[in-house]
Amino acid sequence: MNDIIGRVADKWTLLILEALDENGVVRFKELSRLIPGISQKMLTQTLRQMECDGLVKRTVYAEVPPRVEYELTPLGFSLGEAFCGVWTWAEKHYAEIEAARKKFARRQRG
Amino acid sequence: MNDIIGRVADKWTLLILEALDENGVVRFKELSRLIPGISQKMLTQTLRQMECDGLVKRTVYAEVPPRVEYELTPLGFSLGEAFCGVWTWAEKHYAEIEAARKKFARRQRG
DNA sequence: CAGAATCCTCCATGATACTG
DNA sequence: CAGTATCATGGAGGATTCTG
Repeated sequence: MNDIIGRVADKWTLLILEALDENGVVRFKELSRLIPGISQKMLTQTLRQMECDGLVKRTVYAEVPPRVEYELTPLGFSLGEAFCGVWTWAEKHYAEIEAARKKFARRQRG
Repeated sequence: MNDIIGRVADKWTLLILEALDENGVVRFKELSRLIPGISQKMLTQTLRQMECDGLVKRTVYAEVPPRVEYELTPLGFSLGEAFCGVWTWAEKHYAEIEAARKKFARRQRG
């Protein structure tokens, strides 16, 4: 159980989840463009993990040049909805956290 | 925004959040007992971060031996509620993920 | 008891090169 | 294009020691 949370609450996993949730069916290279800062290695690795966990469906087309498409499974979409609460929490309380940090910094110096 | 998620979706942060949410006001040493596997360093470090972000309130008593108590702020509790969806998701779909993993492993071998 | 400070290790990740 | 393979490294985190 704890390991499920650990895998699912991963930075890259969340970003991929978001990208697929918003864009539907996406090719590998397009994904890397949609997620600034991700390396090719982490994209591959995280996608494999998500596919393994049943969050992502991977479709390979026998073409030249190769084409591989990724999309969320129903399980993947349900995870997206579950995380929705956390996203909206972050947006809603962003300013509050900023303020807390500044207050904390002042307290450290004072 | 992205950094908020990154900090909040941290393994130790989540475990501390859960421990405080369930147990209310807790001393440092009791926390380390409530969270098996956490080192003294990570407990201190994560608590400081959470305090800095306004998720946790820290109270020091001028006693000998020292006593320090931790508890969630309203902001901390609200984060706990936001993550509730993810927890219940994990519980609800645990078996489904397990099955997907086994299926994936078979496919790899086959 | 509740930490701060130090050292050290290992692993996740990035960078690079290669391939079908 | 969509990867795999290999090497290098920075930093997260553990173990230990010390202190008010």
